[in-house]
Amino acid sequence: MKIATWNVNSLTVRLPQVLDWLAANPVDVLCLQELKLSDDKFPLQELEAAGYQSAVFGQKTYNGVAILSRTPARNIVKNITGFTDEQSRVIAATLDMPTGEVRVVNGYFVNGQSPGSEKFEYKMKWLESLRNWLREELAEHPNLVLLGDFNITADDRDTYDAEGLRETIHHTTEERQHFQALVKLGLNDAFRMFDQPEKSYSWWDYREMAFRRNRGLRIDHILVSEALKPLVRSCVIDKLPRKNERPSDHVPVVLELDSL
DNA sequence: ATGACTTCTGTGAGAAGA
Repeated sequence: MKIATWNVNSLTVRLPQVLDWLAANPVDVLCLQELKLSDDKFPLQELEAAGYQSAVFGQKTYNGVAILSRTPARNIVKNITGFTDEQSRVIAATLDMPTGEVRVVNGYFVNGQSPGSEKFEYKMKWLESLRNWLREELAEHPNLVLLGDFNITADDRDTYDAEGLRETIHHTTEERQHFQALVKLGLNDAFRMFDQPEKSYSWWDYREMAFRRNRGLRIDHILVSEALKPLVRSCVIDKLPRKNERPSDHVPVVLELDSL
């Protein structure tokens, strides 16, 4: 089975590109972030016509996440249990596959603006709450995938300028410690389980021809639990949609699992 | 270089993203 993540930066603008991508990449599950629309504006019918059901946690203007799947999602949880949040950033669901079930946790992690800001403090509290909740989710669901826009580079390989951007947002020691704390829960960075091209990124700024110059960051991640780790067949970044007209600044990351 | 580009709201110009 295949599970993918894509920050679409407005589903209103990007729906045609999402439908095109799904036609070319008929994954079992597609997790979206930054819908930037309320639930009543979500294009349920269009996606259903493409063969996908949707579990949606929208928000007007900002944030918003959804899980699209070929089979029904059940046991849907919105946001981090035990953490009060005005912003729609997490949706989790269980998907039944022919040989078992998988728990999918889709997150649009806090950006954090800059170290020391109030938004950075919110990011730190959000990450700690996420970890504490995931510990419980993992105990209940051994087959778990955590994926989405983490807004964190895991290490220096994930940035086009490790020296110049050291300790700036997405690159701070504190953020990377949070990432490693998630790994320590038994969540493996699927992308790094394989040899990958150097300078592989999932996001490029719209400005300064950043994509053409490959000045990007790898901040969209797929982490798999210990039980799923032996089943991971591949994890790849699909850069193609960044060449579209009016592209999202992020591109999809796709995980392939055996037997599920 | 407190920029650059894109989205949102709402119909201006500013906020937010990363």
